[in-house]
Amino acid sequence: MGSDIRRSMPLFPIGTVMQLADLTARQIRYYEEHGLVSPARTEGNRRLFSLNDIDKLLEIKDLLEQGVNMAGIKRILGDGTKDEAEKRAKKPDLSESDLKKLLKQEMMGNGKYSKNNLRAGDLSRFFR
DNA sequence: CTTCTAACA
DNA sequence: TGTTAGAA
Repeated sequence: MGSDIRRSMPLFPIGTVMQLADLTARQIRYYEEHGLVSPARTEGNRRLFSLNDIDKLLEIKDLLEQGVNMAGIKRILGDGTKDEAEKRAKKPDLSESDLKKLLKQEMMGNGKYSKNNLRAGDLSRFFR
């Protein structure tokens, strides 16, 4: 598990997470309030999410789409922290290779005159 | 301009 | 949950 530090390395601001996980800032902050995710804080008190957090957010979104409420999500994610049994029903989400591919697309100016997703500053944290 | 907190709709 | 206010 040496690459675990990469997954727990805080790197994205909430705006990036919103786009990647397809959630609103309100939702993301709300889930944090409920202890579902634990983003780090930057000097200016801004949240920095790790790949692990995004992964969890993606699970939450999945559960939400399945009609699960906060109580249910807390139960599943809260109780299944070390229990893979409950999590086995989840769909595959962002793997490190998927992320790498996705990130490369973003930084290459994916598509047209992209308004854009990621700023250079976000990605620079990957290559430190 | 982006994000933060808190509070109201 | 959306959305707003004002601040950083």
